[in-house]
Amino acid sequence: MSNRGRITIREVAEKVGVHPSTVSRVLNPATRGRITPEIVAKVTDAANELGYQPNQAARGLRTRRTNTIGVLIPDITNPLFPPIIRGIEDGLGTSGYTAILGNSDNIAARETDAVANMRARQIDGLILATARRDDPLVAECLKDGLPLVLVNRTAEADGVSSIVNDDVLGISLAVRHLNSLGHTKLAHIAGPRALSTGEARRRGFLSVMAAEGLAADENLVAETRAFSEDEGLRAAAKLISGGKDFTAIVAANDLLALGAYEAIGDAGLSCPIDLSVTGFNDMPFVDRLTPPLTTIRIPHYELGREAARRLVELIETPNSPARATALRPELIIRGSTATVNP
Amino acid sequence: MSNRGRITIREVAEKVGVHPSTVSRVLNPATRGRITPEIVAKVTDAANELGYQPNQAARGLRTRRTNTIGVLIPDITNPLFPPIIRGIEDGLGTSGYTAILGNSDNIAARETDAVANMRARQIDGLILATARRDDPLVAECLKDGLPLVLVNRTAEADGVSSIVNDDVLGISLAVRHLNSLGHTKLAHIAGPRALSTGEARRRGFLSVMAAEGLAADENLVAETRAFSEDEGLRAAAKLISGGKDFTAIVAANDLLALGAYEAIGDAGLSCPIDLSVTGFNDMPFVDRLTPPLTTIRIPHYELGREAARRLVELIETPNSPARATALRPELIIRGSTATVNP
DNA sequence: GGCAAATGTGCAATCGTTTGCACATTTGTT
DNA sequence: AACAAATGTGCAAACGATTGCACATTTGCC
Repeated sequence: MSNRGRITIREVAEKVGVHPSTVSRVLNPATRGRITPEIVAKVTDAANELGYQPNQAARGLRTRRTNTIGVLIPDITNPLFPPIIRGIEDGLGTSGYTAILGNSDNIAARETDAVANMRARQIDGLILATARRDDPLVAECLKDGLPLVLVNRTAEADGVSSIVNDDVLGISLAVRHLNSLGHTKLAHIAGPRALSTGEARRRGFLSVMAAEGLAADENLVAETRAFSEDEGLRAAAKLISGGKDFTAIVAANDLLALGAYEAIGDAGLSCPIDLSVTGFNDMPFVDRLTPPLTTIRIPHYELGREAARRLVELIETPNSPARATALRPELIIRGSTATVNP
Repeated sequence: MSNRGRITIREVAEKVGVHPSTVSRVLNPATRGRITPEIVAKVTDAANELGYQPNQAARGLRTRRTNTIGVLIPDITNPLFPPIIRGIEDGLGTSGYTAILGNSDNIAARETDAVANMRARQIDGLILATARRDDPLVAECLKDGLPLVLVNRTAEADGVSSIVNDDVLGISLAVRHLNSLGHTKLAHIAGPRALSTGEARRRGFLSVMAAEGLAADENLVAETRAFSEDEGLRAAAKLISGGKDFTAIVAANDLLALGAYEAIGDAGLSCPIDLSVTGFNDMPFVDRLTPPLTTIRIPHYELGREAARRLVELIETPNSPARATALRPELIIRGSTATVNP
């Protein structure tokens, strides 16, 4: 009658006429084999009939496991993250784990708070999508032995597991695509260097240019402080007014590319006639823009799914080694890139 | 040493030289007043020093409260939902509650499963964004006295709290806007009637047309089975080939409007020259379409925030009455509507 | 100064499960 | 047939916090 009418293991035991511990063993697949099949049948029947649901709080108290994991992201309204979240949920699948979600808005103090709160809830593991390259929070979790997987962004810490996109490959797809269209003078709108994505794409750009035998002019790399449309506009405007010659822009992110669109229009130019542009992410609806954006599709859903699987592995097999995984992105050719205008 | 090195109330008590129950009372704001200020100070100091964090599982077991709520939505990758989720999180704010999230993909069996799972985790309340007008799950939660708030969609059940958009007002904004542009013959692409949003917008369309003195032709209401682009395309194509005369389409949702865009193009017509179109939702990026979509902006974030506040109220003041709240949407005029073409 | 009331703290039971241990009972071995 | 091993189930003690009750001690009052 207590517990909002919920059935306890004791009531199931009474109904069958066995001891509560027997019911517990029947309901736990690992110990079920130790009980007589006949009793197993009676207990499972009774449990179903009464609608028994184990109380996770009690179980968690006893086992020190809550079957709950924490997921911390910058902001769910950024279209990058919903597919990751969804992938995490699906990757958790039937493992019995449930996720609690937190948004940090990229504010360090909110990250710390959110993780403290999650840890007070005894989460069994944590997925962080907020990592900076040098992140004290990552170091702390690692030190405390909390199973941890970084997703989307990674950090420069020893022994951390991560699932990220292969940014160098992505940039190389963009550069080689533009090169195949005759572009040889490329500019790059780089993301924040404190984030692994910004840094990796920036370095990838320079190294791939060199590998392709193209002149990689550091003056044609424009820095930004955030992956935002405003910053993209600012950076692209600076490139255009800089006087340096280039025929295409490789943006480190779709939003930066959108800003570039605007700067191109502001300068009285046209994409792709005067300047080709590539993005990075393949956000929803960028296929609907004018022109539709050529971009690098990151497998966000798969990133999330793999992160969840990896975390479950980390939780359930204590000494599994940390691994850094990079998933392969894909070039999506649309209307924002065209053969170079002679 | 146990509990992954986490400090228990007992250790704090020992350090100060008081009984664990005293520590508990100090740490609970409601009972703190019963303890001598001097001891309060010593205990709080010791707790901070040791980095004490209460074990939520133990607390939840004893108090039957987990400070956790469930949130069930159809699909996080639908851009409608992230702002709602974010609003819920922010609405929970400092109340101490945390949300666990589930996706149902609009599949009834997955809804049932997810809610069962959440209830096994002893959630204190539930926010449902998945409600159908006649929803057994809603009835069940109500019957069991589980604090429940419906958001976005509502259900036809007595005594259920809900926070939804004022759909009739939204439709009326669209219809009156079109009418002011000279349109008198309007078609409606309606959403699924099993959903409160589909039904309310459909009914709103018919009643507002009548109220404006316009002929509301039932043949100019096209039904759909889902709020999807495909269904919008199908419905709009049918309207266009139906031979009935109309100059504007009021779509029950932005995705349906996108489908209409496609059907209009397929028919060799142009929006807004030949046909004006209005959407509903103001999804991200519909301002970037060609033409930019005139639509009704739903305050999704506020919907979520109010739902969370309402739920906390329901949980914490047991006999608070159920209320159905409708928030006011806003007309966003863009390029998909123009004066009627004579 | 003596008694009643108020105040502050400790005691111990409790929440619902899990699990090491003990004890019957059955099975196998010689 | 006697004893050892294997098997299946019950017992009871945890897990860590909360809270009704009881008991000291202090305070207030006449």
